[in-house]
Amino acid sequence: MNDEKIETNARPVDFIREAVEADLQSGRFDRVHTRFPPEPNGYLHIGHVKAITIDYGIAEDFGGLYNLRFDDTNPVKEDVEYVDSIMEDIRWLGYDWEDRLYYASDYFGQLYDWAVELIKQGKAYVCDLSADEVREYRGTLTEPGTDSPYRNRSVAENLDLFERMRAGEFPDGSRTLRAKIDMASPNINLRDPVMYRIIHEAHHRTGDAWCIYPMYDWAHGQSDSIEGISHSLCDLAYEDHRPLYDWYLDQLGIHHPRQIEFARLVLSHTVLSKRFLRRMVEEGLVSGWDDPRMPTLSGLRRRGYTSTAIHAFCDMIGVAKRNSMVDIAMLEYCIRQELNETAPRVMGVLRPLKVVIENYPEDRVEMFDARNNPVDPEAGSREVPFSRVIYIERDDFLEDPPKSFHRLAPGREVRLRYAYFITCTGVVKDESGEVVELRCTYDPETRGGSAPDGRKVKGTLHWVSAAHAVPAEVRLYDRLFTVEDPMGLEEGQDFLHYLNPNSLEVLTDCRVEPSLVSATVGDRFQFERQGYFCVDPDAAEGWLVFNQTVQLRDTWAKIQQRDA
RNA sequence: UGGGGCGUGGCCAAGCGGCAAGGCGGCGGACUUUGAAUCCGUAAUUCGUAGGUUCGAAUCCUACCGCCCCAGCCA
Repeated sequence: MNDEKIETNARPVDFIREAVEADLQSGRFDRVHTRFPPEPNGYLHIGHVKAITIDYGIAEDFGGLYNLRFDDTNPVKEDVEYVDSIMEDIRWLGYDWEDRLYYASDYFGQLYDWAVELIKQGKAYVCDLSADEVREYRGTLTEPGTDSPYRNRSVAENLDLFERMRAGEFPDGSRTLRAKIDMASPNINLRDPVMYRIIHEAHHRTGDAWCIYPMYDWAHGQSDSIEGISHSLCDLAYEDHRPLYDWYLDQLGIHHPRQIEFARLVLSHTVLSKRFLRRMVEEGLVSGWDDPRMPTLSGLRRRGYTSTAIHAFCDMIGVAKRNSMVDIAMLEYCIRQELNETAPRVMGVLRPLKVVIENYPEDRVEMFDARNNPVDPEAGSREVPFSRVIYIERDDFLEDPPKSFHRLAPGREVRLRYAYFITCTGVVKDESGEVVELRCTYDPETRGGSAPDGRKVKGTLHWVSAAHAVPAEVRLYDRLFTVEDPMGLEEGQDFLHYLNPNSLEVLTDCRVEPSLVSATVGDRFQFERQGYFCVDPDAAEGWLVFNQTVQLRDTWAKIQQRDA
């Protein structure tokens, strides 16, 4: 009687995949072909990754193809620097567009011919209105627009004028080519939208072959059509543009892809807008597009994020039409989860506090076997040197601790990971009263970290042998903004108002275990009890520089906060 | 007051008329030589609100409320 349904648990389902499936079923399309159409005017950020994984992921799921197409229709904003970085980022994500790399600018000739065709059909005209006048004639959200006085020029005149626009006879802004649709449409996009504007500016690919450039709406659908795209997936912002997308394709009678819109990613505590990210770069608020605090792919990569973690994140957030804000904690969870499995463990002291173990022989050095990764037996182990003088983390000692503090304090005993139990017997302070050194004793019976008499200690500390440790620089990062939604601005406020002044902390007096001398740029580690770190490109021969990718979850910090 | 969308626990998100998945976060506990990881347990008598249809609704209908987007010769 209890015939439970069998979970097929196949690919993730969402409304777009359902629609695509239905289109295949109904025969509207017999294959799936998508595209990712970035404008080369900035670096890709995590929000773009969501779009890419939808575009490309769906093509893969349905055994289809996907293209990379640069939407380079505005020479004043675009640059090759960006096309290079975009390709690098997409490849890093693991996608291969093979030979299907295109540029909207490849289609300028075809687009021009189609525009001529629309003019001949009486569906497009050259308009002499200035930008301001166009705006006035457009009407408002509640009032219809009024026809341009140039709306009814003859086909011959339009053809002549358009030809001369192209030939460069007119200055920027003096004329446009407009589609003749409906100035009274409740959808403002249909009130005779501009198809071409005059821009006397060299284009990064076509040079000065053109001085008229197509608008997004005129270029996009036709480009999709030329490439045989089946499903043109985009941001909710383009929902209002779909009628126009459809209109152009219908007038031309060419292959007609289906546009489907989804909600773009909004991530808490950061900003995902090329415009604002560029501003932070230009104003020097961050070190560049690849600053590890940036939500750009190059920033995340430098920070130590892996592409698999980013993919896991995209799977986790889903695809829907609801405007939502994803908690950045989800992203952090994804990278922790992966690094927990893969990152070798290592000991590194960020803020060193000297500890002298008084009953440990002056010249003795022992090697302790340390597991490289407790969750991965295959990872093996390494040796870590121990001696009389060591460094521990300043935060691991409190002179007058609360009972909930499981670490070192006068008279308390803790375990040094993989080494011995030590007990704090004395505190050395400087003139200002600051603790500069601890005196301790160790119990030789606890070698390896456990006591033969079975006594327990609550705390286990990481440490490093003073004589053997290697100095390093560590860069700690925090959220770029102090509030969840930096864009949720108060009246007259700038989003930079919410910039977190403490998003970067550079520690130059760190000490890490000697096994790290051979670490190279990009290597990732877990500094036990602290977090995940990777070697930054700034590292040089003899000087290690680590970026904190993400902290370990910190229950103690939570307890402190709660009790504070 | 035009048009287009969207409203399910703190945050994402399934659900497609038959009796509210899952994940993140939180909380409680177990375990622990990382206060990590792991492991259990835990929260919507309720799906924006109000009506209606139905034996039965988050799912259908109506009205209302709220939020987002659109008046670039940006994309």
